[in-house]
Amino acid sequence: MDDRAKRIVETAIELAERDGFQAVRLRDVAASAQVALGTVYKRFASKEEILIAALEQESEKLVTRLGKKAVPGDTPQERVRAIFVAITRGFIRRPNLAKATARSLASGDPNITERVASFHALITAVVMAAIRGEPVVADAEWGGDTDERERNIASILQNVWFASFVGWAGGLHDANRVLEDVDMAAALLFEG
Amino acid sequence: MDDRAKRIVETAIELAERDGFQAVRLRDVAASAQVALGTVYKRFASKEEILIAALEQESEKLVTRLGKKAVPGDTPQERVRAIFVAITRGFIRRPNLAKATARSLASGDPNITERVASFHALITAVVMAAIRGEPVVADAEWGGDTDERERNIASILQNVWFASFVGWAGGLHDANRVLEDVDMAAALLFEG
DNA sequence: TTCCAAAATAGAACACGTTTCACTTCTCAT
DNA sequence: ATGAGAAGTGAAACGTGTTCTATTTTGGAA
Repeated sequence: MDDRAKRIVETAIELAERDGFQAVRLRDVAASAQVALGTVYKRFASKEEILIAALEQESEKLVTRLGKKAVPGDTPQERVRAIFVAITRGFIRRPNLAKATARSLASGDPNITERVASFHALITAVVMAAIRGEPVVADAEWGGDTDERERNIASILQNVWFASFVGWAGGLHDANRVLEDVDMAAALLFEG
Repeated sequence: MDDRAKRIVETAIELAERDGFQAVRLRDVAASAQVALGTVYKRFASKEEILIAALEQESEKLVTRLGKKAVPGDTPQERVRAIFVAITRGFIRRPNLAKATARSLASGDPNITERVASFHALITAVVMAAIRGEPVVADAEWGGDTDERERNIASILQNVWFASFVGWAGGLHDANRVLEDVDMAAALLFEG
């Protein structure tokens, strides 16, 4: 990502964090990033794409932070809880930004399909690492040595988290509920 | 819902079904429903609200249809599979409409929060009924006699379905994957 | 029947995402 | 150093969701 693109994303993050999705007006982004509107569109296909880039950047930071020390907890269930607490906290620390990115994630914009898939895959990979008690690494290779059942559980938990996160972003419930939902699912999935 | 509102929703459904969310242009909706644009906005706060109304109408029909006969299957898991097959088929029969409503469901528009919550509650209730092998009824009362564990499983399955459905709507994967995800979750949740 | 308040209408106007265009400024191979 | 093409710029313009206004129609109370 070149200089201008970085400025654009940085500015979008600031605006989203301050006042949410609708406050990320591309004319303002361009002005604030000291770039012409056309330049914004030379870098990004749409507003949603800018916010997904922001999400990717924040996710990367989050995963880096998570990788700093081992996921605490003696059982898969405890580690899953710990990792989702960390992920969810990481997002809701800046609620408006989180809601804006949630909106983009769920928008269905075809431009960003692959990146949305990558995000889901990233969360699933992090959860799998937590289940196994392995360190969380950003660029994990998931070869043939993955246990099918663990992968399935991770995928389910990721789906539950995502649905509940989107629910939080839409005002359906508060952030604790997101963790409760994931916890409940983990409890039921790991008891068997 | 008065006459005009019905025509508006009906028109929106037709347009969404034919060409998707972006084809539901409110000027066209108004013209086609033989109503002024201002009248559309007297009835509905936003485009998303119209599509949610469409979703509610379709959901109602779906639940009515589901209630016609008992959910087939001898075990909770089989019945859950059957009910999600029916729900998912019901939606993807008209893919563009389904995607348009999925987009509204996940939009985070504060205007529609309660209705989104109702939709989730409806699906959860239907799933609970299927788990218990009870008839699916539209206006079920969920009093104190509900089993906590069943309710939790239904809620998890609903979340998994929703996340995967939104994924389908966003082009992440095809419709079969939605059923596979739910199946997988049901298998793991019911084995314990 | 007459009258009035509520509802509906036509259409202009506004905001913002997105596209387009004519022009200027880089960049770098020759 | 120079010239061509790539990249950037500023501004206009377009589409569509949303709002606003002035006018007309409607439906029920008197």
